[in-house]
Amino acid sequence: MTTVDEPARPHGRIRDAARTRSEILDVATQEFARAGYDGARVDEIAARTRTTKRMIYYYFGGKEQLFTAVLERAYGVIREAEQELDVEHLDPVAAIRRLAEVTFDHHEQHPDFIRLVSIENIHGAEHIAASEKLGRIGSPALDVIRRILASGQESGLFTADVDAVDLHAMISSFCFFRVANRHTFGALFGRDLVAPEQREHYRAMLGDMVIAYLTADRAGD
Amino acid sequence: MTTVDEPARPHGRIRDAARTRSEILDVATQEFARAGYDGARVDEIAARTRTTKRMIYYYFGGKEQLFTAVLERAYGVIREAEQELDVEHLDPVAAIRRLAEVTFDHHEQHPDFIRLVSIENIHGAEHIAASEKLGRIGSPALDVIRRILASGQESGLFTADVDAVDLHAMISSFCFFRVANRHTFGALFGRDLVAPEQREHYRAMLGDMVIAYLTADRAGD
DNA sequence: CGACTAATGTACGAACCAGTACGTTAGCTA
DNA sequence: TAGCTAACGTACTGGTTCGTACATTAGTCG
Repeated sequence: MTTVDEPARPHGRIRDAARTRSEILDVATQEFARAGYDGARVDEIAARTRTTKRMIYYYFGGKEQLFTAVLERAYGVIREAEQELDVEHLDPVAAIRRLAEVTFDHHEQHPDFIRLVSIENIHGAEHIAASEKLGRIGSPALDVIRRILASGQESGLFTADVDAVDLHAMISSFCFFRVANRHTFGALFGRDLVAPEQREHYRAMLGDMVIAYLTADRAGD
Repeated sequence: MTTVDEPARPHGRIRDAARTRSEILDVATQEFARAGYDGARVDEIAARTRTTKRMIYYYFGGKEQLFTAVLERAYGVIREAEQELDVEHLDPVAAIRRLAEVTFDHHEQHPDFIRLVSIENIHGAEHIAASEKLGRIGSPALDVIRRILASGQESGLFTADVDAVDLHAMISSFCFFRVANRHTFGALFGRDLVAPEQREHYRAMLGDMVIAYLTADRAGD
């Protein structure tokens, strides 16, 4: 049930602040992602850890701060993934396509993160705003995009004059929508955007779209 | 405060089932969009109508059914707007661009609807699934896309072999993301995707993207 | 090894909130 | 105009849920 299994001691508790804290965060991430901020139950989170509700308040102070901590860790994970991006040895077209694919994969593999972001937007990003760790944090991917874009535009390969933030938004929007709106889209149109057999199709579609946009013939402009 | 102002009668209530029902729906839409399903308060909805909580249960049965009714009406509005689409006299490229722009405008003008969709996705689209009015409802826009696409592909103008549902997803994803993730995106990257002065920029970007994708030179394939 | 503190558990309270029992009245209809 | 019913209001309840007061123990350091 819980995240880690350990040879349960018959009596006497084990003290490990770091692990307790991290276990609370694991379960809280699931619970908030499952039910939204207001739908999430502090008692439920406590029940699914091997500690008690008291510890949530001891370590985090309250539900609100717990949610903020969950967000901070979730954004940390994606930052780490982005820091491992290694695409700048590729030509600009291949590099952008690869970047889009990595973004695509990351969204697919972290639906809980997508849900947390949706939830945080419902609440006007107030937790991000209140967090010292998260304000204007940017993203390592942005720097990568900036450099690829510059190189592609310089060489004349990329005709679109788009900046890195907007291109990031374009790529993210497709990846995000596919995961976040999976349920309503499926219910209304009868198509599961996250069906495994459609995965390659949508992955290629995203790459095609971004490359087509960047390299389009703009004779008319 | 309430949606409609009327010369308040000093004593004695006015009876108008249709208006009471519709007023509840108006306020409920705002409240659910504001705070999410679990964050929304039935008492708060009641307080902001000129009727009482009793009436919400009288007309809708409960919070869950009220939310479903809110969704049904919201989807009805977008369907009506889509039915007024009149783009098939244009050439395929212009028609698709126009369709994208109309979609773009509709998303921008109905942020509450976007929020409701986000919320419904957090809850796995269970209300849509439970609704008789909303299951597999499709969308009038889809038929329009289907026809434009067929015409564009037949004439050889459109090189992408994409179907209407996927193209609809592509267009929607950009429009949706811009509105739905406005807050987190702004907080993290310092750019307001819905700033009025950026509106034309993003509207053009969407059109360029879709047209580039549809008409891309696919020599390599 | 004794004492101190960080870490943990238990039990409870107070507020909140969805839903309802019961009573009332407007307005139509015969 | 009597009476009937759809529409409405008031007041309450039972359960839930965040948060905390208080008690306890593990591990560490002098």
